[in-house]
Amino acid sequence: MSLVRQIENYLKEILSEQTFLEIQRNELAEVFQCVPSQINYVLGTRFTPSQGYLVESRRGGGGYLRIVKLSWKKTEPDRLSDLFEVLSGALTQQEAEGVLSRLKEEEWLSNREYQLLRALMSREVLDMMDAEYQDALRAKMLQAALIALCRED
Amino acid sequence: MSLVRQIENYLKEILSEQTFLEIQRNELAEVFQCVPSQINYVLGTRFTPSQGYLVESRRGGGGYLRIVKLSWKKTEPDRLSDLFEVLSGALTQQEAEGVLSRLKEEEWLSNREYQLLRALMSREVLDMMDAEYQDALRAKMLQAALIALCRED
DNA sequence: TTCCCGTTTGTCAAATATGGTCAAAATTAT
DNA sequence: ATAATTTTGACCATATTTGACAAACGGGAA
Repeated sequence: MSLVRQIENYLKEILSEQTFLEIQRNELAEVFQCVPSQINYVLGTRFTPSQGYLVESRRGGGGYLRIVKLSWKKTEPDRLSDLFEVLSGALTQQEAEGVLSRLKEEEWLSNREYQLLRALMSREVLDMMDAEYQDALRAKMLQAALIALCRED
Repeated sequence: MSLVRQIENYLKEILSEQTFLEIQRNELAEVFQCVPSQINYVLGTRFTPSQGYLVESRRGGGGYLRIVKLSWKKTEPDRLSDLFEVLSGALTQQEAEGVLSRLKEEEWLSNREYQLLRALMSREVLDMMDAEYQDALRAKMLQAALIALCRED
């Protein structure tokens, strides 16, 4: 398995039990025997706002990375507004998948529903359009999906 | 025996015991001493959705191919090809809804799944495109949806 | 206070590792 | 002989890994 995914899993494992986490970049790079900038790559591709994470950091002595996991649970919608914010714009396929897997994790979606939406928003399906429109459409689709899921009937 | 068939058999042998399989393209090409693109040929001719398989992949470091079995081999072939026939073209919103409610009747879709799909294929969501494209897209979406729902993994 | 320096993280682009596409060439079937 | 299928290879697209260099912070010296 690739390094990104190992590090991603490691961090997400921790975040499944805590709402945030603080760690030093160099220390983490040391654990995984990689260059420090690898860590930034992980954060930049796997812990984005559209995936429901917030990353803060500080340089210099006593520097650190802090990853905050925003709650999108229906029951405790801590930063649900962030989710809607995300959906007001455009989403690449990767970003959309990030949102979806998080929605699944937060139990907005069953596994079947997750696979369903993932397939519909894949590049393969949307490829008939220019990339910019694809991204805008994905956002609209997800909006519509959430609204549909909130129906009580 | 031709190379395609050897590779086909090899993969299907594995899939007779598992619902899906992940492998690296280069690795597989290495095993059969062929060019990597030969693998794509095998996948494209022997592992299509209508043959009961779906293929996903990822490029770059840690890339892979994933072949997933689909569970509609039990579905009557006639019915299936009818469905594909309908979905090969273009569908207006009305036509799409017709197909959807039929699928719901026949219990391919739960009510939630039905509502989801209906919302995603509505004119409201697709309105950013010209009508002709909308209809073509609906057909593609439905096709992808059916495939996704039949995944066995 | 201001400057300097060690410590720590950030950025960005190049190098590397995969898989995808397409069409020509070779082979096999009709 | 012709058509269909298979095999190959050149070129493309995308994801990851790495390293050189830049920027920010904090504490001590001037």
